[in-house]
Amino acid sequence: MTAMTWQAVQAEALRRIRTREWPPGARIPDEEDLARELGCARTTVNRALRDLADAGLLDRRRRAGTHVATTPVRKATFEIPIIRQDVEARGLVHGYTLLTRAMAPPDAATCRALALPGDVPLLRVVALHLAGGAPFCLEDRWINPVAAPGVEQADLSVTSANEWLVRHTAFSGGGIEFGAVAADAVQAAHLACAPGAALFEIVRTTWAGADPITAVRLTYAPGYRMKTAL
Amino acid sequence: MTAMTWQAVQAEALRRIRTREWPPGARIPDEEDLARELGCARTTVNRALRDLADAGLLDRRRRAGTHVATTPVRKATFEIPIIRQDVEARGLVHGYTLLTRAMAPPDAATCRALALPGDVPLLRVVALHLAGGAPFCLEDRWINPVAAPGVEQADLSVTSANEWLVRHTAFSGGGIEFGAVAADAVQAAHLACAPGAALFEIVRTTWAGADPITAVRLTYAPGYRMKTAL
DNA sequence: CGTTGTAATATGTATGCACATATTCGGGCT
DNA sequence: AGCCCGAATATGTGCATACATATTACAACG
Repeated sequence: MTAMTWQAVQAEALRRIRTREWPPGARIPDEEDLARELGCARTTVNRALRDLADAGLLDRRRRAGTHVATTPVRKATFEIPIIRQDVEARGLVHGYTLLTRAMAPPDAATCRALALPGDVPLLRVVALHLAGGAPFCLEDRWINPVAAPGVEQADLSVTSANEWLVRHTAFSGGGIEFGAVAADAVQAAHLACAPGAALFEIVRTTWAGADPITAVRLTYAPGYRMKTAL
Repeated sequence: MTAMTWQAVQAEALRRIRTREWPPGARIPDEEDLARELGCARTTVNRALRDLADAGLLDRRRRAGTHVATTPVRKATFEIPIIRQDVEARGLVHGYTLLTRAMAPPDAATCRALALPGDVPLLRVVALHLAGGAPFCLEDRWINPVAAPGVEQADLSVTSANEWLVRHTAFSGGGIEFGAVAADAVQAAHLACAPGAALFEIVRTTWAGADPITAVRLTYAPGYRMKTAL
């Protein structure tokens, strides 16, 4: 009778939530009762419900019990694709062209994003990713050579800057932002679209403790959409 | 010496990954060894490493052991805000205006998204969300009255359509998409921007089993960005 | 020489138990 | 009435153990 896995318990709980047998806001039976009812150990129930609470479907508080969340969808997890994989997953050939590579003082937005004074020169790398020969994504990256020693000597025309950094720097955290921007002249030229076209943009920053490593702005060709299932 | 919680084990593992004591791709000690080394039970190590694997930092395979992922950041979880909460979290007053509410056959994109034939009329609800009096987000929603019985009688000028659906329908899954679009005339008028301006857009669909419930397109005023930490 | 079966191995999961911790409830005191 | 404190309660966590399962390595076999 060990047929009750935590997945089965979770599936049953999910069913009761979705069929509104346990309506939004309601308090559900406590772990011990559920364990008895479903014929398994309390730890198994705990595992099942804990995951549902992590997903935002349940609210659990000690002594107060477990309640069905009133706002069912609160979190979504996105796969942040490596561009090459993203392209290849579409059945297209990935291409990569290094456009710019120079030391320069960062622009104001990058300074803010990386919490750096404007007079420290950073390595700027601009590259274009192609999918099946067509422009796919423009990558505009600033790298802090202090946090990434050796990057000034690296050959980034073969290894992409992303791969080099993954292999050579210690990463401890960062941030990611999504937004929409109008194509400027440079973006329009490289992405083969009209200036002013609406482009999907991802900005990522990564840090090693308190030291900024890199900030990258990915601007996708028109029509790009990022999807996930709920 | 029972001070070793699973959080502590996880923190230690994270430290070793980030300091490259365990470099990308390397195989790490198995659970039993780690448990012995850190002075805790194998189940505690399992709990700690399982969560890291869920987050994409580790690859675990039976018999093959646990390896540090070579692509450190693969997933990001976003809080999908209820618009009212999103606005209020910015310290602004939320406003809501119902603009349109009518039965109509859906457009081609909505038909595709909901896998419906084009001749079934749906309830279309268009509303504008305000933040501190300024346009914030345009909500363009199609509701399948078959999957949401009673919605045709609901007063959606007080209760938002989202709240009504959360309370009255059984949800089983869905999808979400992010993208960028150029403002059309209607969007420009309501969001107080120029036609053609780059707008951030979220499209969400929800289902009850095989039946589509609703598709909603949220178009945000220029400048909106969605952020999360890694 | 490839193929297939089998044993070894690392992770995955269930269980019973004990204790920790947060939160609520209610009683008793002022 | 209001406040404080202890008891009750539900979840959170750790441990030892046992067994399940996927995967690899390797040896036997045709």
